[in-house]
Amino acid sequence: MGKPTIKDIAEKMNVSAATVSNALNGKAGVAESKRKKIMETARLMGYQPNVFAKNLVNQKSLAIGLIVSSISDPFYPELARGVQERAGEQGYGMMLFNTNHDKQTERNSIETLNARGVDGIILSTVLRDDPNIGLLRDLDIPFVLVNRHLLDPGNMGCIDSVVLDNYQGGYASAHHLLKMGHKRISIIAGSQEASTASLRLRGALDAVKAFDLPDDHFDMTDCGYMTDKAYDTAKKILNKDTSQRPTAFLCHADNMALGVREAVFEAGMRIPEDISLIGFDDIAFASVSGVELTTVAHRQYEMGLQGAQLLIEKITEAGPDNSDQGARCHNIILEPKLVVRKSCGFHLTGYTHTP
Amino acid sequence: MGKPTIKDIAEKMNVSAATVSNALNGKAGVAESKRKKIMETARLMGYQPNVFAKNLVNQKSLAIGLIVSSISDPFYPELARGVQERAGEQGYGMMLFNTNHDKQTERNSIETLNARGVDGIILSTVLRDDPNIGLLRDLDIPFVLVNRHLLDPGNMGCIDSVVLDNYQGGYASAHHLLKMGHKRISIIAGSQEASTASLRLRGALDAVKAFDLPDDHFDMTDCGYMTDKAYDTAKKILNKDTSQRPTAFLCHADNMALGVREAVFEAGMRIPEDISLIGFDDIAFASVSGVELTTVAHRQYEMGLQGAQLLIEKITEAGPDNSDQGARCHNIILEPKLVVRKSCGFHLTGYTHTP
DNA sequence: TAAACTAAATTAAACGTTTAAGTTAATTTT
DNA sequence: AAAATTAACTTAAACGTTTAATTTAGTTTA
Repeated sequence: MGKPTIKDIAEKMNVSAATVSNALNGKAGVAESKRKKIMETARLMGYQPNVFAKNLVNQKSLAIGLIVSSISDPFYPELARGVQERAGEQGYGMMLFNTNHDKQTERNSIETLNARGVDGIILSTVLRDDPNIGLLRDLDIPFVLVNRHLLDPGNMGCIDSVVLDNYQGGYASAHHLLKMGHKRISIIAGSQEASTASLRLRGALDAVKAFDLPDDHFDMTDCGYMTDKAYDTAKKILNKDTSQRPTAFLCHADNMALGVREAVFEAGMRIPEDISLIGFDDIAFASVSGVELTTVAHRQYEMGLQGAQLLIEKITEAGPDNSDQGARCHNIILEPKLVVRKSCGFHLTGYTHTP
Repeated sequence: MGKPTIKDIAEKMNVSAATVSNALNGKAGVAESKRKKIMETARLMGYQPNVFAKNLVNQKSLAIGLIVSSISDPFYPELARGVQERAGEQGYGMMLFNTNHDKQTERNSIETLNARGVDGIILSTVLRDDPNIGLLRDLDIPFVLVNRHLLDPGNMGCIDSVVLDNYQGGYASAHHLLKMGHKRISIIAGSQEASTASLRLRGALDAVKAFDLPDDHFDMTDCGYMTDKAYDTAKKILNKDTSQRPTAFLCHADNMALGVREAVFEAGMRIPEDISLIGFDDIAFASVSGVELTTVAHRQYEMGLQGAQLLIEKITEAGPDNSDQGARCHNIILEPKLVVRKSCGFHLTGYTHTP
């Protein structure tokens, strides 16, 4: 004999299934005394509502999907924690998918999540002009973008998002280096296909412009957010002769900064005495002794919370048929914060330049 | 007009819904020519099977749950990646829950996952004698333990698990220190309520025994896998006068080792010249220059893969009513590997002692 | 006191599948 | 050529809820 159903309770209590359902869900139309008795027998029988049946009639799963490019990247677990927590508070489960930075995997993840009937999707999209956003649109499923978004929403209309002000972050970090008097800067860039790195670069370039450095005094390499690529690139750059060598590396992610750091040490140089280093993200390890990475902090956890919040509001607003979507549209922009530690050399030199 | 259903296809094709279902699922009893036509119109109409209905009749969700104590802990994302990947390969989704090391939250997570109708649960349990395992049993839901398991399954019968050989890991790391000639060792232990730390300690103590150190030459503090607690503890220990001070810290997790590391530096000492340091887990940051933590490596990703594999096998074996569970029982034990880097000082001293 | 209203319950359809059992007609067997 | 078999398809029930529509009986209103 399987798990007790609403029918079993109904039978035992000599009432109809509908009454049991109404009683259990606190709906009107059942006498208070009877409701109590029904709830009590339900408890005694160990009744657990069958979620599959509920889902079928409501056409809702009370689950959302989170798609990130790499959960192994120290950036995302905090985000995932935020999403899960807020989702859990509101009675939603979180299904996690990993794209490994792959566009096709991202597409599959979206399709799988949709086929699984999640009520909405939180996506940290791979590309800054992601055709998968179009897919989400066509599927008519509520979604919000976190961390990364579209550079140019264009004909997409308004797309909900929670992102960092990457431009400001990029600007602030570059400005910090320039103000310290650096004249030659190498930018170890994240994937320029991502809005994040793209905007960080713009910010940095605008800062450079304000200090009117000659064009050949800075360069940038797209290292795709990969530690290894950053390491290799730095290695190559450091092989240049002294006159052409940068005095600072500006990285679009802490993990890339760590790659650069290894390359610098292997070249027999010191940080920050010989080379200044700045990262981005402020992952946990940026602060450990000897690393002490100057970086741009943002609250990934917060981003997760807000992303989940936004999505769930969107789900609730949109009717059962998702008809009412996009009535309102939110773009939440979180403020970055430059965290000055030792790797940039500020404690040695201070600001030498006033533009 | 909503999404097309099997009925819509049936109507359009002038066949019954059953035939459409059979055609779409490759079941026998439908002419090959008709099947092709049905599939084609299904495609044209943009038919997507309704997962809620499927779940209801199959009483399966094709989803599993993963419960970890803290996804922010760099240990778990790799594990989660493994689980998600293997689950995905086999058509399962993964729902992630975070317990924040809390027993009650763990219980809630189990209950929520069960209420959500997941087909099975992978749990990295909080306690070494976790009453929540009893709950899983009572709920009659397939599950496997990863990373942490029960020290004494006792009347639980056989419980599937994928764990590291923590005893060996603990033994090897302590043995390494002892063989280098260390006479005073402080063990910065993980939560002794967890099987992992508990066994790591046993291993270490047995190694100590083999070297017959006096009892007051080593001590251990349960720091509950918390970085802060490890930092505080080390700080306190380093305040002792030189004759009583340990010459090495043996930590049950890399993140705790990093806490200890800060304390050592703040006490004005060097690693490894003044103090040797060993961690556990080999998280990504253990290898960066200047940290170079000697530690015990294991493959968390592999653990995730195997855990998912085991669980899915269990799910598939157990009938639709989970009746056939526990027919076979697997306990997979992964081998640890001591990774010798600089923090233990081996490169300076080598082995000085032969017991 | 008949009419109107209300509260408490029931009935039955619906959600979109799967599947066991049944039907029909064509084909094979003896 | 009657009986048995088979292939192709249909019917209808089932999965466990929710909910709109309906019934019943008791209470209020005029």
